[in-house]
Amino acid sequence: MSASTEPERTFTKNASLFAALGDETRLSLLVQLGGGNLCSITQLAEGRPQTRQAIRKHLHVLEAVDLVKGVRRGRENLFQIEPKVVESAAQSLVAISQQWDDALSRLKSFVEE
Amino acid sequence: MSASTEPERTFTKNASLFAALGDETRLSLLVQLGGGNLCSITQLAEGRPQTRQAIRKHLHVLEAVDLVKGVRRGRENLFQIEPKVVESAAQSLVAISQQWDDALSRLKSFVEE
DNA sequence: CATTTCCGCAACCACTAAGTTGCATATTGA
DNA sequence: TCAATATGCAACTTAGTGGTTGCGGAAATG
Repeated sequence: MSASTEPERTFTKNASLFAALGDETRLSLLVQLGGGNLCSITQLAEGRPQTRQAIRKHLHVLEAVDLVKGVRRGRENLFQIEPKVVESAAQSLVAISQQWDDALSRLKSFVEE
Repeated sequence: MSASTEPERTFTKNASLFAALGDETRLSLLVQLGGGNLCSITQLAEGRPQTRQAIRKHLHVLEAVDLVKGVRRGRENLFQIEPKVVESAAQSLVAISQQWDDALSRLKSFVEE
């Protein structure tokens, strides 16, 4: 019944999503996957300073919030991006910033610096 | 000279920003401040299960990425929102999702499931 | 001036997260 | 079948984070 009237629900629901985005390695992995190729774990770990297992853990985090999806093909696990979730996160942030635009307008009405 | 041609720089630069957003308490604080009022630390901690000092730590995190700003007035420290940073974060995410839209199109051209 | 209120700093604790090493398992290919 | 490749799982170390308590200082209030 109340869809867009309860922003708090949405925000706290997105906390784990933002947390997943809040790591340089994971962001970099997403950028690499954003190139448009299916990448195996070994491929994704190739140029990086971390171990394959470390990269796999990061992929687990990204999988948990549905930012990426791994598909088993033969002996390798190919990862790809799940763009819908990112879009929803972006829209959440846009909603937040718009709400704060309103807040700022209200603030300026009071303060008028 | 290269503004939008290096998305990686922007993404990794925003990692700490996303990390700051990746906590329910901090998101909730931002929502509360989004209401449009200047709030003291004690006020912000009032209805919450955590201590004032815990809330203050969260405010430190939000301050470090310029999501909020604290202004000392008398004996109290009044916090307000800094909406520009949130907008830039939102735009980063929008850029990411658009890049991944392209990536998905390219993927579908190959796979055609 | 004494009291209350609001805050800041520091020490400390528990839990999580990032990263590692080691080993076992499954698939590919000669 | 045997070797190489790609992965998965588990234990462990280390560092960071969220949270607490305790105390001291500065400002408002009587």
